[in-house]
Formats: sequence, C-alpha cells, structure tokens
Amino acid sequence: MQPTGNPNVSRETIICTVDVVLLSLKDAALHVALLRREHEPFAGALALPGGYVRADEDEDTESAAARILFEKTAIVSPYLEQLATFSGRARDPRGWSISVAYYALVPASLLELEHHPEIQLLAVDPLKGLPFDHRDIVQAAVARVRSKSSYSSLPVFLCGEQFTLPQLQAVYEALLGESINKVSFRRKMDELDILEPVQGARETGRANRPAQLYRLKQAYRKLLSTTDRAINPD
Amino acid sequence: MQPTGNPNVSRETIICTVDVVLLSLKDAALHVALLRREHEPFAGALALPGGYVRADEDEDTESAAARILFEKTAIVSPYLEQLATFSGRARDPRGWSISVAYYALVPASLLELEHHPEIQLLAVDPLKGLPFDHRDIVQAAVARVRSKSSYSSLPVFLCGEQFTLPQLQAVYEALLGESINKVSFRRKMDELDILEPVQGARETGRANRPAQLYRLKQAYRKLLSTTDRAINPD
DNA sequence: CTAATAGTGTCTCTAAGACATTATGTG
DNA sequence: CACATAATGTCTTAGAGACACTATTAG
Repeated sequence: MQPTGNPNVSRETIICTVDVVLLSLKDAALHVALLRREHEPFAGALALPGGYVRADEDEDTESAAARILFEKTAIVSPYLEQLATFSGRARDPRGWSISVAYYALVPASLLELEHHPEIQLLAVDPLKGLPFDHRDIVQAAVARVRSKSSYSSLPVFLCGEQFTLPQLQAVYEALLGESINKVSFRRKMDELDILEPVQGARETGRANRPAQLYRLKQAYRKLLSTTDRAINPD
Repeated sequence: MQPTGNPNVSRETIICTVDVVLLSLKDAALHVALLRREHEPFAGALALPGGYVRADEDEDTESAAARILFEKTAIVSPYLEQLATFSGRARDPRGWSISVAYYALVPASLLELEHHPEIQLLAVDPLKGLPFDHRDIVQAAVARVRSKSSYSSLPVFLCGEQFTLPQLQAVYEALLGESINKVSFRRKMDELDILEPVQGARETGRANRPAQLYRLKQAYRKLLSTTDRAINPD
C-alpha cells in the first residue's frame, strides 16, 4: 500500500492462494480433512484443500476460501475464520507465495464418507508427511481452536444442530485434553446464555435418564460468542 | 495452493502489500504512527506505513513489514506480530489487493519527535479520515492488543527498557481502560515471573518512597509470555 | 427391583479485591 | 516534622471444583 516505486515495474510474481483447514471431531479426537492432489507439485500427496485466489470472481480471500472449500468438498461450513497468512519463497516450489489460511469447523455428521469419498480424515495429533508448510498451518489451526475453546462457544460448531450437554462437554474435553467439572461446565454454559433447550426433545434409547437436547440460540447460529473465561478445565 | 488450471494463465493481477500498525502510549492513550503519503492514491493523506512485498528481497511478509517499517521510520520494533490479512477489490483503487497487516509496539521514548519528524501520532480512540481500509486495520490491531493485554505481558513492550511497577500498572490500566487492584496486579506479575528487579536502581527525585526499577528477564526480551489470565481488571 | 447416566444442591477451597499498615523518600 | 507514594500483610468475598444426592429412563 505504498507509493515508492512504480507498481508497473517488472517484479517477480507473487503466487496468491488460500488454504482451508477443515476440522472435525472423530472418535473424540480432532481430525483434519485432506484431499489427494491431482497436479504438480506434490501430485498424489494428501494436502489441505486450497487454490488460487481469483481476482475476477472472488470478493475477498474469505469468499475465495468458501468457494474453494465448496468446489472441492461440496461443504458449506457454518464456521469459517481467517487463521493467518503464510508466505515466503521456500514454502512452494513454484515460487514466492502467499497463502491466506482459513479454518472451518464442522460436525462429523457432515463428513459422512459415503457423501464425501474424496475426503481423507487424518488425526491431527501425530501429523506428518504433508506437503508445502501444511503441517505448520494445521498446527496453527489446532492451537487456535484449542485456545479459543477454553473461553468461547466455538466447540458447538463441532456438534450437530442439536446436542445434549453431556455430549457438548465431551467435545470440550476432547479439545482441551482434560476432564471438566460437570457443575462448573453447566454453570458456564448457563452464563454464556447461548443455548436453548429444544422443548420436548430428549436423547432416548439408553437405560438411563434421558438428556435434554439443546441447540444454539438463533442469534448465534452463525456467530461466535467470546465471553471471557467461559470454560475452564478442572 | 491448488493445481486446478494453469498458473501461467493470464489473470487479473493481485497487488500484494503489507501495512504496519505501529502503536505507542502517549498521555496515557494509545496512539498510532501515521505517515503522509507521497504518491497516489491518496497522496498527501495520513496513512499507515506500508508498501509492496518484494519477492526478490523479502524472505516473507514479516521481513517485508520489518523492512518497510525501517525504511519509512528508521525504527526496529522489538515486538512485531502478524495481525490479519485484508483483501478484496474495494479496499484499494488500484485494483484487487491483499494487505498482510502487522502490528508493532514501541515505547514512547522511541518516537521522540525530533528524531522522527515524519511520524504523526494520532490517538486511536476517535479515529477517522484514514484512506483505504486503514481504519479497520488499526481498530483490529487495537482490539488485539487490548484483548491480549488482559492475559499476557504484551504491555511491557510499551514501556522503556526499565520501568517501575506503578508505571507498568498505569500502562495496563490505560490499555484496559479500567483501574486494576494494586495487590492483584503485583501478585500476577510475580506469578508471570518475567520481570527482574534492577539491583540498586530506583526511581528517584520525588517526595516519596522511591520505586524499584524492573526490566524484562533476558529470556523474554524478544518474546511474549502468554500465561493465562495474568492480569484482570478490578 | 437394579443399573446407568442426567441433573442439581451444597460445601470447600482457592484466588481476586478491599483495606489497612508499614516503608522510605523529599522538603 | 509532614506529606506522598511504594510495598506488603491480611480480611472479605466471589467463583470454581468436589461430592453427594435426587431424577428418570431401560430392562
């Protein structure tokens, strides 16, 4: 955004891309959605869904991320947020590049394999063998989600539309890696004031008292609450 | 980062820039450093220091930010962190652009006007009249700094190399906009364990008990501690 | 009935804030 | 000495965790 020099002067091209870290919870562990690359570089390798920013059709990089995610996985994520920008000469063999990374959270039900056979879910914990700097990007996304989880309602986006409080607590515990005091958890959820019981809806079928089903209040369906210190581990 | 299409296909150019939000504390209020633009667009207007990313000389966008900040203000900031990336067609009249924004914190002493006559310090509170989307960028930086201040040692970068605890507390209070309990503040600083007293150094000259001078411990000189819930307002 | 988990009441304990007291400089 | 602010000791209070007890289903 500066005037020094002539913008039309010939310079080395900068490659502008976006990458999307699509996260979901499977078997109580965070997994990232990867796709097999069809073209060079790294053809055949599993990598984050990503692509070039198209100045002629994308409004900004966020819409580019949403477009690419949809084109490649047919998924529209209810939660998509900018993570950070990764740049430099070394990260892409094609040349000096910028990748604006986004992360998305979706419930596992959205990733049913029969509907998305092209998606490979890989646990984020021992993550290795990714091309480019995709490992760094995924780790940054995981760190962000874990960090935000302790003081926000982010994890609800990993649940389906309706869920019980014990289910939601299990999601928080999976993200934070620690067990949470049940009473404290419910107190915090009550304070956050973002959930509403689904009248008459209970989780039935098991040999115990059925749990009340909840859902995000309408006002928060597409929004994230960031009330401070909402959830704390034991 | 995707292979669909040919990277050599002719596309609308994307302008790659960085902008730096240089923040400092003056008269107990956050101020941002602005420069008068020499060239179009918005020649003559006060704007953030920024410039084109140079693939031929910058290692990544962070070094580009450091380079541009130094070229334009001769300042090397001890704290420089990526803020977010702003993009789209509308933000720059020259065309579809990406700006990777960084923010820096420096003590007011570094901005002595006699050494940096080109810098205009503007209070961030009623901020208006900035070109591009620089107002959004500054507001994002201010929000980030205020948010991080409540649980980290970030504000020490707004102090000089040595400072007293009452001075540091005043900085936290200016950032958070609330007064802090003195005992709690000192307890937290003690827990953070990032400061060390400068032996024998006291702030003298006033008609009261002199305050002990402190400095960041060596290990943190260039680092940020992010211990959770470090500082809380009253 | 028992088994199992949901949901809640309440006590304890930790940590933050309020307040008072002591410490140490200047004039 | 008075006065001002630094630094610290300690009491009060709010909030988080532990734990126990009640509620409600299946079988």
